[in-house]
Amino acid sequence: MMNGNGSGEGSSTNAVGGDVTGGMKKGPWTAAEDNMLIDYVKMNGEGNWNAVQKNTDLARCGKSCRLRWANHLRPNLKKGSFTPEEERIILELHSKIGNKWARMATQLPGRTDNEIKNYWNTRIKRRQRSGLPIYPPDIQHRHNGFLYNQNCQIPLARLNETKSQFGRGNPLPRPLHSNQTSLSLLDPFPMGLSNHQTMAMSIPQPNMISLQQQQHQYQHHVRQPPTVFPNSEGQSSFSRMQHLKRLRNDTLEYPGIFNNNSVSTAVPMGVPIVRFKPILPSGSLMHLQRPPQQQHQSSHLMPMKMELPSNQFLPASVSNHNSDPWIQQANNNSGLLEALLEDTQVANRRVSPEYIEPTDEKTSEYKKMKIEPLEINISESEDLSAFFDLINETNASSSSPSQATTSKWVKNECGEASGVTEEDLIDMQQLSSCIPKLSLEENDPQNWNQWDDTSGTNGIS
DNA sequence: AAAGGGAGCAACCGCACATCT
DNA sequence: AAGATGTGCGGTTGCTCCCTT
Repeated sequence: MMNGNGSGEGSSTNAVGGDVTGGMKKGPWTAAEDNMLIDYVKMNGEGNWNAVQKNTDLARCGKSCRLRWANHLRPNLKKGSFTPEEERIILELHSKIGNKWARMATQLPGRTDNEIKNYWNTRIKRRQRSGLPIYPPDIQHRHNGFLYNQNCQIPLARLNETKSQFGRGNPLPRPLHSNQTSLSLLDPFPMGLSNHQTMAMSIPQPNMISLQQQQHQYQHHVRQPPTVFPNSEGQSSFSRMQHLKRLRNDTLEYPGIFNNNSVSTAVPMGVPIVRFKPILPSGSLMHLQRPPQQQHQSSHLMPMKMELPSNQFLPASVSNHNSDPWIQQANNNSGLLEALLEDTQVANRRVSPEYIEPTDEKTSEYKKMKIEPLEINISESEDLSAFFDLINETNASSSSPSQATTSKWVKNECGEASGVTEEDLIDMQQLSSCIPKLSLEENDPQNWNQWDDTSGTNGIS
């Protein structure tokens, strides 16, 4: 594939040697080609890569030139294997932002997205083959419930596609089944959900976390923290606080959302309706709702496909034997729907309680709902650790974290204040009070070293 | 020494987005 | 507004090297 080998019609030899197909050479770059490209960039600067082929004898397409320059010829490129510190950064970043190689590369001077991607892919293969978790325990536990999984990624393009389809108040494909029973996503085994389903909602895939770790989580009833997804747009702390403010203030109406006969104007399947309480009681941040008429139709509250899409699976009892057409539909859904679920998990939705109080058996009372994405956006340059420090302090003291800790989190990377008000801080404190304390042992770098000590191989070869 | 297989790496491909015309 | 062009990104492929048998 890559080399072309001149097997295509019209192969010939170009000015610098090598095989040419369709007028463009493919395959490995020669030193002569590199020199030509370097000279061109020196003269004309980066960019306008398609002009390279026009203005030089280089028979390479613009994309190829850009890639060669960016990955190999550009100055200040760091070659050689990744240092332990770089590896650590990659792990942290991947746990936060997933397969965003280019964004990771911006945090690793001298490293290219391609390098990071190759590193990650080989690492993933190695660890999965060994049956080892991808992330070290401290990262694993810190981000429990919303770690990115190599096999659970959806392309950003699909996310965007989903957003463009459903993100502007367009009619959504199917109604949310709700229930008067409130389910806390923070409860390890919410009422009405099997343990398996619960775990599927909140923890990564088995190929990502070792079975032992999952068992550990089962046995110790680890509570999952509220979803705190990083934002792909890298919003500032100020933006985060704007989101927090909107938890209180905003209204976004979804008319006809629980209309009995309508499947055209509703929240997509699987989207949890979140009842946000101004004063957050510990451990009950989110509540799933299902209309009363659904309660008797299925032993399952709703088609729970809350985990990240792709490679996802439902328990056999759900996926194979459930007669609920919604669930069957869910099992046969397209990748787009899975992407939608991912999207909606990233952007947790809330419903103002005053709009979802079911007053009778009919669903017309749901006709007016307020739904607002509950997003806490953390850019890759803003370390989540500060936020988790805040959580720890809150839990440790059983009271509000200090203003210093809080301010640490809301400051931007330049250390400047982000226009955060006292009101914002209160919001943060309320949020942090809902998140369980992190084990210091799990954050011990020594544990990390131990974790990464793969038997037979020392992590990176 | 030769063959087989895995790891690492470089490069291509397809898609999406932004900008230009 | 629509098409063309340029650029960036993530996924994938296939070659080369090296180790093991």
